[in-house]
Amino acid sequence: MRTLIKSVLLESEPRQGVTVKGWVRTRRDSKAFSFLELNDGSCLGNLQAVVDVGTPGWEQLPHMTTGASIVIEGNLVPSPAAGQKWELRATRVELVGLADTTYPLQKKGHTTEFLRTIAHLRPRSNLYGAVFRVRSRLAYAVHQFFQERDFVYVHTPIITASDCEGAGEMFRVTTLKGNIEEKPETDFFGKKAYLTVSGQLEGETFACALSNIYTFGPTFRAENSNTARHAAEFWMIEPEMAFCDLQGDMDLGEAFIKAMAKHAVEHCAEDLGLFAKFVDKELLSRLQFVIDRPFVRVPYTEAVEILKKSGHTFEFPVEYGQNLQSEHERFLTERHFKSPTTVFNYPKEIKPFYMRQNDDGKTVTAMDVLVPGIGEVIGGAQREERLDHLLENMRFHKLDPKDYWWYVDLRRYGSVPHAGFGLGFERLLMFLTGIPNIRDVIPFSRTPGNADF
RNA sequence: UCCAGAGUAGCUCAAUGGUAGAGCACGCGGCUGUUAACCGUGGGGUUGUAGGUUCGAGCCCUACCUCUGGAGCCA
Repeated sequence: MRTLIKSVLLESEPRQGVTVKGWVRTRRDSKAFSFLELNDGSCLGNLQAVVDVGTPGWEQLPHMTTGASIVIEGNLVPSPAAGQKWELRATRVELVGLADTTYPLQKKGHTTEFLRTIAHLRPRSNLYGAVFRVRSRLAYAVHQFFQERDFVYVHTPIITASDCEGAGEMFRVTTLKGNIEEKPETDFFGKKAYLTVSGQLEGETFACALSNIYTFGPTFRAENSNTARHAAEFWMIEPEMAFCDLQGDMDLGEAFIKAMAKHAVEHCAEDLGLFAKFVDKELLSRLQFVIDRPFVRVPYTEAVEILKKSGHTFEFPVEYGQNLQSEHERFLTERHFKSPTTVFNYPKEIKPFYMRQNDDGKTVTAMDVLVPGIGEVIGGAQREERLDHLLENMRFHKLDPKDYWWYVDLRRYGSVPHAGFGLGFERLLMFLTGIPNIRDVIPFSRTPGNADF
């Protein structure tokens, strides 16, 4: 029976009759025996096997090159040499699949740019193996976090006919041929349909029934964004809470990010160690800081004052009523507060129609969580639950309430204060791993002009 | 989409406008309880694409393509 290398390496006693299966990372030959290092993706570490001349299957050894898949049976013994605790004394080796000399992965370092061009093989590298193990583990942690707090997981639709959700350009979904603008009523859904840019509006309907809900699924933006932080397809987490205000929303966002950092530190230590060594030297101390210290919270108006009084010259001037530029966000998180920072109560002009208006008449209950190095990782708000205010906001933003009749209905029937946020899973992963490019934390990235694999 | 920078061997990079090179990888030989092994040796190129300038272009000019960094949009 096959044993994963992860559990082999964790053994506390020598063991007879161990079978491992995986891919050769490197082989070093001696006259009387060979060292084979095997990796099966179950963990970062390799298992070193020692294959004596004459071991059954030994004649295939020349073909067991980097990248080849093999099976090794043997006895687990303490390694006499430095570098590893255990090694496997092979009693039988078997070649399963060849990897000829064109195998592109080498034993030495590759750039992430090159590895992106071989996205089908890059999970076999140390870096990407670690990234995708962490991704999997944190996806689990997301569900654990919400389920433990009695949030209900809701599958909001991928295809939507909500015309302008205000979150960006949308991908059109159609079965029409020729001019797809001409007769949308003859299209598959009888109207124009798109890939979702957010499950929030649908999520609100479920929060106004099941109290606390969350979504966790793919989201699509057709923006022509070409940055290290944007992808056309990404995974978003959107909690929504009934009977909750902005304060509770900010509390949840902060607790969530802290919980994810804690989970990563506690369950992905080996992989994080790789990132700390090769990607981001500050990673572990930053994660500890995030776990230990409360986030800074500052109203938008105050943030603007801080930036204006900073004496720092910005490329774009700081002005009340304008969105904070990347350089402004970076100044706040990286130089002024040196901490994750939640900015809240933004001017209503620069925020969407569904955000709740404050009593000052000028601001809405929006909140963005900004983190050093990445910028916005959470965008959220307390929603406008008052029917008259919502309709007024829609007029202000030049939207037709008829297009949102079911959303408006929520304010007609048992309306409640409620709040939620959207969090980009990949941006969270970037923050927790130190990986600086979003294309390197998603298995097969979709960006403008690129949908290979 | 805008502003910079880059594109030379499988990979990472050199090369005053004058015969395209190194390290690693790969092949072969040797050595060794090895650890990104080591020593010797060999093969490997339409210099991103298309034009142009020049006696001569990897190098200069133009256009396009791709990638990287920054910006905008956002998560």
